[in-house]
Amino acid sequence: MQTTATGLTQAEETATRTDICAAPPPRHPRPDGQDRYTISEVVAFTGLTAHTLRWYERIGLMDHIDRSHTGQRRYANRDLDWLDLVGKLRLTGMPVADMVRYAQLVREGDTTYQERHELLEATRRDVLARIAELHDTLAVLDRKISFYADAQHARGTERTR
Amino acid sequence: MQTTATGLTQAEETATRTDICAAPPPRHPRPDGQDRYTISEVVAFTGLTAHTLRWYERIGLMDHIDRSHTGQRRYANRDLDWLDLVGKLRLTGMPVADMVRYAQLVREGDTTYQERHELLEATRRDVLARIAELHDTLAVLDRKISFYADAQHARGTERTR
DNA sequence: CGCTTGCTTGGAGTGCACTCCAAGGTCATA
DNA sequence: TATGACCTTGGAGTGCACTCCAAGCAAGCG
Repeated sequence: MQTTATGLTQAEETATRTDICAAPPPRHPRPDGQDRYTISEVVAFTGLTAHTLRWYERIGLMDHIDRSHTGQRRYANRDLDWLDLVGKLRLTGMPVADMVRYAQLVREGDTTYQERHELLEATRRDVLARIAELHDTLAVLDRKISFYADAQHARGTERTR
Repeated sequence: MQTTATGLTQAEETATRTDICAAPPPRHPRPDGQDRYTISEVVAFTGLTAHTLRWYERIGLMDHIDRSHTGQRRYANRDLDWLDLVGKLRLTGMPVADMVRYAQLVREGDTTYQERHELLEATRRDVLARIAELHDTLAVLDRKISFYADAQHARGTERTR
């Protein structure tokens, strides 16, 4: 129980790939109490608002969260792992509805491995495409930036944007 | 007149930096008629809707576009260049309001070079950060994908997301 | 001339992803 | 035990970036 899809903790997952800047320490040090966090602890941990956390639950983007005897939410480490994944997927621009779809597949159990696999592959392709677009954009920015840097004291007469 | 900030055409700009995949041909071959395109030509060229093009003009994201003697819009090549830049900035997640700000700076003339330079530098930093985030996300995706690939026929018992 | 297609406008509507509210119950500390 | 910070709910509201609408003008063609 309580493993991620890869059986690694989030900290381990983060530390593994080190493309471009030497791996930063996991920037979400866990509250690490007794695996039953209040909503405000999760707010501090994730940077999401309490509103958003409740909303995620309502729309089925999260399982129903454990409750204390009086009905208050108590989040577990695996909920934090899930929120971490959701945060990453959000960065890719994936619509919330698609993430809900993925969450449903997870709830449906082992029979949906194939479909989950395909969904992740498609997302991966999207991410690669978006990275390529951003590199393209970066090239344009660099070009304009160097123009403005050059022009700082030698102002040309050309029409410039 | 009619040069971009760098004095290069869009095609030249696109072809210069070749990071990751060998430079594709400029994917927006210009209508290349007489530098006076109708709105529907620009729609075909940019992929934006006519609604959006008019809206961009209304909010000040574009200069007032030239009109025919009957009042219809006639876009020039430099408008297409501008739309190309806007499209790139949009990909970075820059809010429309910020792009409007940049457009205003351009209209205000040479005295705003410094500010434009800073705005572009800040955008550049954002893009780099976003690329780094996406690499991070890619690592997570690859990890999960390989899990699902492995598990395809040998289903483990662990709780999996 | 009539028809179709395309363009014009201001203003209203849409979809997404939150974001907040009111009214009330709970928890920790003095 | 009292006080104040925290948590609960359904439903309504917000901000962004479009997106569409109705009513009407204009151009090209048989």
